[in-house]
Amino acid sequence: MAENFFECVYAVVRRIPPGKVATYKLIADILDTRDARRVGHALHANPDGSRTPCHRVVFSDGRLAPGYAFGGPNGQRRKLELEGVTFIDGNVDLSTHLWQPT
DNA sequence: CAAGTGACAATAA
DNA sequence: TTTATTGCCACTT
Repeated sequence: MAENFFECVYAVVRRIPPGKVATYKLIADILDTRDARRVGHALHANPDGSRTPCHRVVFSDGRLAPGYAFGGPNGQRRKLELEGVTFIDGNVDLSTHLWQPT
């Protein structure tokens, strides 16, 4: 385990393959915690997206972050679509693209 | 040190 | 089904 919780979050997020998405709750569960908020804070504290694809992390409902994330509410959706993720009514199709820890 | 805030989630109304 | 409230835990002021 990483010394910092944030590092651990980044590591998990980087583990998500293209075309897949993870939820804050899922990552929290992997890190043996129940606080999804911590995960969210970690991604927000993330230095830059080049290192950690935060755009692959969504709400448990398949909803994206409040909007001001990633330089545009549409930005994330476009990125995910480019990776092969499908959207339903503006939400990520978790039933199809939810990443499962191996 | 205490209170407030927040890229969340679950439950109640 | 949507909206409101509560809980969890860390970070900031």
